[in-house]
Amino acid sequence: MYKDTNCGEPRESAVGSQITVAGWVHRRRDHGNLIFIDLRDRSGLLQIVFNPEYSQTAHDLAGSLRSEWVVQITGKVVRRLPGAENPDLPTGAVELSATDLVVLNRALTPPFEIADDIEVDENTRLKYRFIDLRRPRMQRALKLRHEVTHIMWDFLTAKGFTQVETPILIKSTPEGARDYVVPSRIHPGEFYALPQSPQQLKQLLMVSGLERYFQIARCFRDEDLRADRQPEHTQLDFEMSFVHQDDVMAIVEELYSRIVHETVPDGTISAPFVRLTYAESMDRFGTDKPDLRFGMELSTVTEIAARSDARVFQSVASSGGSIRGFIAPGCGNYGRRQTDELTEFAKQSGAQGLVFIALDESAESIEKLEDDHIKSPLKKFLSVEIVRELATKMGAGPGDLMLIVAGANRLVNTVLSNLRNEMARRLEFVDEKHFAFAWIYDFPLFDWDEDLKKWEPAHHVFSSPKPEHMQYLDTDPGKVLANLFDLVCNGSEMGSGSIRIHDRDLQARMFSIIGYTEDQISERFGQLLTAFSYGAPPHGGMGLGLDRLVAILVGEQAIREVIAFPKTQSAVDPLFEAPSPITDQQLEELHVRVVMPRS
RNA sequence: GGUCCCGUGGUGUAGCGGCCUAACACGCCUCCCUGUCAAGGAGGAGAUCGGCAGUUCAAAUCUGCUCGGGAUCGCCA
Repeated sequence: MYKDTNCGEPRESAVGSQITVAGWVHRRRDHGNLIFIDLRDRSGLLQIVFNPEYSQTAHDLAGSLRSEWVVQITGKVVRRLPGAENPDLPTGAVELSATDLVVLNRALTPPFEIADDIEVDENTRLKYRFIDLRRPRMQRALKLRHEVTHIMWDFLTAKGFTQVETPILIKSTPEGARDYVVPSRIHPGEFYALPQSPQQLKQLLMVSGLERYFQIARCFRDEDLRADRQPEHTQLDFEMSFVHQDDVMAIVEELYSRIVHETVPDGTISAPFVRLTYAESMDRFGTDKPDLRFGMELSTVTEIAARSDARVFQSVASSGGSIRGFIAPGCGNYGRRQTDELTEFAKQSGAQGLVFIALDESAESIEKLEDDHIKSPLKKFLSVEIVRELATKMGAGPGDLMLIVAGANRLVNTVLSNLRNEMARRLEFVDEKHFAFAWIYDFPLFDWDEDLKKWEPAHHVFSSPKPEHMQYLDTDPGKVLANLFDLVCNGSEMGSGSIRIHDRDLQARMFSIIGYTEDQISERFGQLLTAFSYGAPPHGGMGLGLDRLVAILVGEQAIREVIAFPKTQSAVDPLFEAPSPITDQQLEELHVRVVMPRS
């Protein structure tokens, strides 16, 4: 070994011992006859002193050290001079008085500083990711990520789960997200696909009698990227046989509680996890992934607003849309600039506009609300009576700001749920150390696709309908709820699960409801249906996003921050410069011809 | 596919028609310095302002296109 001690380890108890450390020169402070080095390794920082009285040669060499050089240093741990301790450093009571210095490798000046508080262009960071990852914050994220998967392995192993690796080269199924595709050399004109999830494979493992399977699985989707979406992401994929929905939830609840407690000791968690039906979540929050760390729940005021003289309200109500809103408490004094910002924000989410009604705090109560107390761009269309009714319905009081959006149901929900999160951010309602986990369940089995004029599976085709809704399967598919549930936390979807269909005929019926022909069914799902004919147990499971979980635990918005080598928004890896063209010879071997798009 | 924001020495920013021969901080280089820890002091090097085209007597600054990064809607079973 090049070292017998890690930089972050020495404490007062080590004073007097001779140690050898190795690491990177974090900073050098050269006082001429006395040189200080902060030496960094994965464990932290240790101050090294080069004093010519102890070693002239080491001191001479130390003068030439530069940032990020890799060095090995031997010396004696000494107590720092009184008053020279550094309380900000865990090793701050001691320092290493160097007797030997070996330069293991020199380094170019890094393109950016190795520090947590830097703000460097992300492309530069990714291009030099190997340096970016030297930052303590990044190391913390990677280590925490490891800790999380370690807990998952431990926990699930103890619960009788078996980890199975499923193939990365599988068959393309054109529904859902776009597949990443790999050409076959051996079979000209044929392609593998990278899995979007090991869904069918794990269901087959249930038929195989494994009963409890899990995998930290890489999943691939060729869709546009976002802060929380990468072309490849990792999920905890698991499946269990002979279970009901509650059994699946219970396992996850125990596991995730443990993960939070062990990785974020000062974090708080809502236990048991909140449970909301999909319908209730949409009604109260306008989204199926509500942030439950704060209130500001939505109200529906279509009927009241439609009785006002405002034409926007009347026309939306008569065309079957909805008028909904929520209260921003204490924001009745918002000025033009603030309301403009919010309007702009709402428009970004697709709203035509945003209606404000501010109630002056001088009003004694809603009952005693006077015309003077009301401020709104729509004021001349709103009678005091209507405003009183609205305020009562929405729960507004003097000094509050009512935010109202009118439009198509879905749009109104999108806008208001985004706006609700934005207001919480502005009003600092968000507790960063609280993890508000919730189960959203009773999702509909199908969504109506207006463009294609057909039913689409709300999550995926393998989820089972609730038994009591089976009767509507053919007559009114939109009415059928599924044994389908999402785990959400702080406004993010953490994963999705369901009790699957294990009956061959029912699964085949599902495929035909969403419009697959017999040929398509046997071509794409033949193996699953066949397997179901050979004794498939009732089963269910989940896919839980690891990247998002770790991001939430470390308080990052973008999952790029918790992925060692992520891609940019255009799906490029700036470090390796992937994707890239391949040689003509490779193309020929793969029987692939490239047709560039006309520009 | 759409919308919005950003692009100036190595890094982060300022400048937003002529005062720019581009400013500041950090970093870098040289020298000085025995107690610093974002060390300090003195001096120095380094950018033609993402690219192209245009408007103008004059462009980092205005316009168009384009490239790159980010956010977001669509999309993501």
